[in-house]
Amino acid sequence: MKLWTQFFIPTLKESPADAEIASHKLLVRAGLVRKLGGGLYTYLPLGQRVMQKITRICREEMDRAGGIELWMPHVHPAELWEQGPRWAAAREIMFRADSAGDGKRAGKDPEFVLGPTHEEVITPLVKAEITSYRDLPKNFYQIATKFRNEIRPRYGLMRAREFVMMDAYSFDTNDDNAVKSYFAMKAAYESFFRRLGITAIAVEADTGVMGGSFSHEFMVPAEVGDDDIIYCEESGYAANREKATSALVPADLADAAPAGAIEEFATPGVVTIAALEAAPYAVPADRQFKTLVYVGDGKPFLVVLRGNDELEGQTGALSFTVVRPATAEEIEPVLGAKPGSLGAVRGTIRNPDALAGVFADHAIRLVGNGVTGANKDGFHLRNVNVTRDLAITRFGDFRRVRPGEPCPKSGRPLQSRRGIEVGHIFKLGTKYSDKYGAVYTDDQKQSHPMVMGCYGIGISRTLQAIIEQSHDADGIIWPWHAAPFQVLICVLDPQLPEAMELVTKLGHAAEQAGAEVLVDDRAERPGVKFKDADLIGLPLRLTIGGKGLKEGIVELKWRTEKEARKIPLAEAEALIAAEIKKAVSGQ
RNA sequence: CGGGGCGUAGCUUAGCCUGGUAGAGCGCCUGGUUUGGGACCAGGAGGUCGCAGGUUCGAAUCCUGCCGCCCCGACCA
Repeated sequence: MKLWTQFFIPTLKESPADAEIASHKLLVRAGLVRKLGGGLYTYLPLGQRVMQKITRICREEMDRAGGIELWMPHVHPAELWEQGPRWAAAREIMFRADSAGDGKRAGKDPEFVLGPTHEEVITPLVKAEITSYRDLPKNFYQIATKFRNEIRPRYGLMRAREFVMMDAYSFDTNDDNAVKSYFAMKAAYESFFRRLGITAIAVEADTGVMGGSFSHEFMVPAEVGDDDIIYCEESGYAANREKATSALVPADLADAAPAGAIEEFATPGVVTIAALEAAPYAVPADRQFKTLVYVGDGKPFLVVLRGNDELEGQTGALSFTVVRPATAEEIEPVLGAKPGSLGAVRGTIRNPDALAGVFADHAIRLVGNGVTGANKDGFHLRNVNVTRDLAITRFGDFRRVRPGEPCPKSGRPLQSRRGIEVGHIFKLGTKYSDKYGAVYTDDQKQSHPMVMGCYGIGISRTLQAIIEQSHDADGIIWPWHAAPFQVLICVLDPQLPEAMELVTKLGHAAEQAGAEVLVDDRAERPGVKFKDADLIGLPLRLTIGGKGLKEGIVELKWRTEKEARKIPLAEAEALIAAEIKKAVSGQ
């Protein structure tokens, strides 16, 4: 039992000016966190208790799924990352920890970095320590602070520079076993979120800079989420928009036959899809080939889309580490024209050998014969045929899927909604084990790279996602197992000895039944206490007041319910215990 | 890093355009009256007006630079 007056719960009547979304406001108003700087937060006692709840459940689920807990340093030698496969991409978000003292010894390159994640630490460890198939599989995890210099921290704990994450790394002898490890973790994640009392759905996701073969994100549906989820209720298909595909292009679509010889025509001043759609050219956007130039790891490449399609995010399907749009200065020497007149027609590209490839979205096959830039300023080509004329290295999914397009599984229209990414699992393959030489010897004395998976849960982000998903106009509504305390005893007259005696009695009964109890013993008016009770949102509230004592009752009220129940003092202990036991066991 | 907005007491803010004693509400302290959904009265403490320079007799207010924060975009758990 904890007395409010001997604890520290600084609640606020007004929302801080820098909080935009409900969960962020409530985090601060309910006294869970305070901001130190952009993306940096102190967890106040109440917030810290929730963190411990989430952490404990996470640990239990990881252990149950065969995870082995360890602890890795947060300060990493930069050299370790330099040897890894993604130094170039990762250093953008890594804090440097160069040297101590006045910084005069600091070099141009960091000596140390703060760990944003730990593949670069765990893989060399496993390489050194595990060499036999007899010691596999293994799945190591830790629950620890991560550091990422997010370009734009946002929404409180939602995207912070310093945050708490559970990160796990699995090592298997072969692909089949790695898939088993992957799905064991997926099940553990589902159990974790279910126990916390929030809805998190697994969606197919892009592997991004992490690399690897496939991946799922766990999304908490919320309007304020950073991600778009594309889903189909009928088939259960769900994917991050970056990864989503649709059945827009029928599997049996025949290649279009050429419509005639390519003709060049003058389009002075026309540098946009829209301008080409307008008179006098009148070429609909979906009859145009759009040619985009990007630079992947220093080498330019082309992406060809329909004129009315958009490139989706980065090009996770391609195996570049760092991708950025090409500048006009880079484009002209390679293609022969400025942006606006570009195309991928064979023979028109000035320096095709400079290109790392020409990647085309499947949907351009729907165009069949269309119009594209001539790689000659002020000119376009018509009757360009996909198969005959375009110099395509390979096809892929590069376009952004739009809601309403047919589901790849059911063919029904896809829907879209926003979500908060609270967890991510990747089947990595051998990207890191190859790089660091993490190999084992099998029973035939053969050496093989270990097949890895990696897994993350944003613990601190989950805290906020719970609030975002579970609150009302008055405050937070904690699910039982995430709550900092489960029971709040509101003593309206703490100066009455008989009131405090009853608090002790009921408090013990509640604790015996498995609840943690907070007692509001402040000398405040009832209104203040009730407002704060709703704000901090503990699941069960017991109200003890002078009036009730005279009547011989206490009040029991669930945060989720509107009305309080009056229960006779004689039955109070037993009834409270019964209610709590129900809640502990999951209603 | 591009675009937009904002920095005044612990919190929410007025004042800035049009330069002239820095104001309110909440919170805090003291006393009193109250006490079942953010009470009232009286008194009180608390402010380098983000920082630095400039213009001016005089700057929270005008100008310049810097810093910080928030929002939108590209990235992430």
